[in-house]
Amino acid sequence: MPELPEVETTARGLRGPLVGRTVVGVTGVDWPRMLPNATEERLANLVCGRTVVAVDRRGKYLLLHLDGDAHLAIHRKMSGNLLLRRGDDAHERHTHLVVRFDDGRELRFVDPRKFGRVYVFESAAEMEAFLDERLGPEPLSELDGSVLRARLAGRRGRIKSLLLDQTFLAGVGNLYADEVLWEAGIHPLRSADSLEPAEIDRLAEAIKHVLTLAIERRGTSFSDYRDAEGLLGENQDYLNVYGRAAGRSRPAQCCPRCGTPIERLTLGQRSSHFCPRCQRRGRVLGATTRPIRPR
DNA sequence: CCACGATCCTGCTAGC
DNA sequence: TGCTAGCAGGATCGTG
Repeated sequence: MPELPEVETTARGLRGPLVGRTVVGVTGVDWPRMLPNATEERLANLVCGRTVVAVDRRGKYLLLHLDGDAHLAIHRKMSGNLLLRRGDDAHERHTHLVVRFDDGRELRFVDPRKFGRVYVFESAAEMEAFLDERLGPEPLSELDGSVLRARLAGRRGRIKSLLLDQTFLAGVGNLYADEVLWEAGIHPLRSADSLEPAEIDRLAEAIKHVLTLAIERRGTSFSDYRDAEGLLGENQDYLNVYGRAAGRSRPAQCCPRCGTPIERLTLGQRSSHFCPRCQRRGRVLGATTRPIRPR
């Protein structure tokens, strides 16, 4: 569920409260698979007594850096939420990890579908190697038109599949890929080698623009996503294509730019939403990137 | 390199 | 009301 804007929002929400706090306990691990490279005991031994020195994000991973070169990388996958609560607050269902801090607060990993994972590292270098193996460049700090053109050179796959490939570009998932392609006027099935340089430039700008706006709106709460305080984001009120195709008992909503009904297709077992007029296959759209407007 | 399917899980909803 | 099929924002692995 959470993509780059949601993880970034969570990181910002946790940074102030957690930096400088010391871990006093780790409990509640009821699902061993969520710790692929550790046990609750090893995790507790590594982090108890250590102080949080930074909260960061890389791709869709939330990073907790502790003193003594201990590090956690948390991936929420589809349904995970990281909630900061007081120790005496009511316990959420589907909580699979609780990290207690010296001010009485707790970081709770709540994840109904149990896809989420917490990775434990005993050095920054070890964590960097793990992340570098899995993640391409950061869209907001390492991407522009020329970087994207270079990365697309020689690639023949569908552009949306590439946007979803975390080793190609970090942080973009199904929802934002659809929104980005709509913004840039590019059909999700277009092959990478069919894109004109001007289209790639527009795509790079759309990626940064869509993600930046979504962060300002504190993420998209399409269904499960909550921030560190358990609050909803606002970006779901500004989606242009995602979730707007005809449903089983709902008519399609219209493209905010041209009024054409939004359509849906299946690509790699994921649904893709697009405007058949603004995002034509095999045709170059005139460059008119307009600001996203609320519905 | 690329496409596709299966897999890991639970909750929700549409439709019968 | 109850049941069931299908679907969900992710990532990995195996096959062709």
